[in-house]
Amino acid sequence: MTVPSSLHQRILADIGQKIVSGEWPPGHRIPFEHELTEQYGCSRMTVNKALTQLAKAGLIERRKRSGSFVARPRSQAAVLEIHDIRTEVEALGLPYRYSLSSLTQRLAETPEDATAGFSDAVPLLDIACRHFAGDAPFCLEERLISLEAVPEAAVQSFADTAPGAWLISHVPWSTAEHTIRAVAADRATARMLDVPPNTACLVVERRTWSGGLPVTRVRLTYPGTSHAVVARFTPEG
Amino acid sequence: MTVPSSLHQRILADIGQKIVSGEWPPGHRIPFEHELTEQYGCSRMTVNKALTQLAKAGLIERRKRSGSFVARPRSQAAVLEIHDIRTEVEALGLPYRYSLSSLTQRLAETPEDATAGFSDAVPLLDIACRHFAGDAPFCLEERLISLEAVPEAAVQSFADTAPGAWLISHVPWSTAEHTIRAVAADRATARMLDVPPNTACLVVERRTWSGGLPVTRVRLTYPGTSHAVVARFTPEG
DNA sequence: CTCACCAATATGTATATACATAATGAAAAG
DNA sequence: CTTTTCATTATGTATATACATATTGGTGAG
Repeated sequence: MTVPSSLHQRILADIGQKIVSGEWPPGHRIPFEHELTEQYGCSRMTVNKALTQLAKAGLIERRKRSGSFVARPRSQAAVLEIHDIRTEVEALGLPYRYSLSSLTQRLAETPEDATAGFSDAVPLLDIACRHFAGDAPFCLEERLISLEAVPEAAVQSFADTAPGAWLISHVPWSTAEHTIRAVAADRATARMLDVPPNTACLVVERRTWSGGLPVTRVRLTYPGTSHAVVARFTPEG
Repeated sequence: MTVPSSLHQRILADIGQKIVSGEWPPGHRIPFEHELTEQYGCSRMTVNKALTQLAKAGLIERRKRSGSFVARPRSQAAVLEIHDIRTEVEALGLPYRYSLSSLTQRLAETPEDATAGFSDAVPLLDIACRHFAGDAPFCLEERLISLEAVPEAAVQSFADTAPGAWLISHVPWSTAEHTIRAVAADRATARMLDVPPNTACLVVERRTWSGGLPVTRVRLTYPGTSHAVVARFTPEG
């Protein structure tokens, strides 16, 4: 969190904060430029600079004559193209099925929890579930959700909705860190994914923050060469 | 390549082009704002907008009283944090060694060449080499370089300098696409990496373009769990 | 000769203004 | 009742101007 040194940066940070915190949900109309002009006691060029930047970052969407609106979160896919798993499976023309394996509520305490970014004694949701493409397991998901950051998650059963999909529509924006590596499937993982032990698997670990607070850590294990992560970027953005 | 609809976008594209093409090498001084103002017959605010954007994209560096300069390319690491391999190895406190395995010049013709983005009959440099950490192979590199995009590469021996390091200092900026997957090492790969066959390996494939032209396709194979790719991003950028 | 100070300079930010453009909603014409 | 037209409105781009800020290079006091 850098201290905004200039006015347009402060406006940008203020509005960004409201969006990230969920105070202004997706679809919410941002005040018009002339309203912000009045609110901050500055010229239109200054608020325009802030809003233009927010639009380029994908946080807001601007429409002439209508105003500016909080953008629907496009998941982290926009930057690191990891799609929502349902979308991904359906893009392959296969029927998608989701299945919850376990869900427990506990306090952060293990060294792994600390590595994941959760401070000691933070209440956590510990979830294991699977995503299927047709009859075959497509991906194993092991997820921790901080109930400090997302208290509403405590009352969700996640029996029918995958936690990823639910979070995407409840945490509009965040900082994200991806770690991707290859591992040989251990006995338990192999059984869950229905592949021989020692099969090469792609493990994608994603940690996300919202407003400086860690929100969730998810480990996605994809069997064999069935999956690739693609990231594309251009200087212009 | 989108057609610049506004003046500041055209200025941005013009300068970006000069940098990407290498016409303005790293360290080269961009014309002062007042010079560009004159050249384009516009106000300083307009050129300032273009230069500010170029600076945020990391293409140029701005210094008060001195002017603006073409930035030293920081590799793609800035966005997808894949470091230069030498740096990566040395960060582990291990001695780095590079070794060229094969280098041939040929024309693009195989379906794989086409998949990599190289049109038929484009002259290519086909390179295989290895990066060592201490005595152990750290990573296997298989690279194609388009001699159409980088003709200077034809006279390089790459006996002592890894093609990646050489390219980074000769192609300042580009669009890049990363594909990351897990594979089991085949017999040949296993031998090159000095690991048992079927070891899970992380394969990072990177394709880069410069001014719309494909420049290089590199496949980096890391053995076992020795390596992870980390990508981090924040909305602000 | 050294150091403190100052003027010149290029970028950084902000203002007031102007006209262009796209989309909305309502009034007018068929 | 439908379609066309038009004024309204919010954003998009650009200008001329102003002052702030950081840095370079030189100048003068000690």
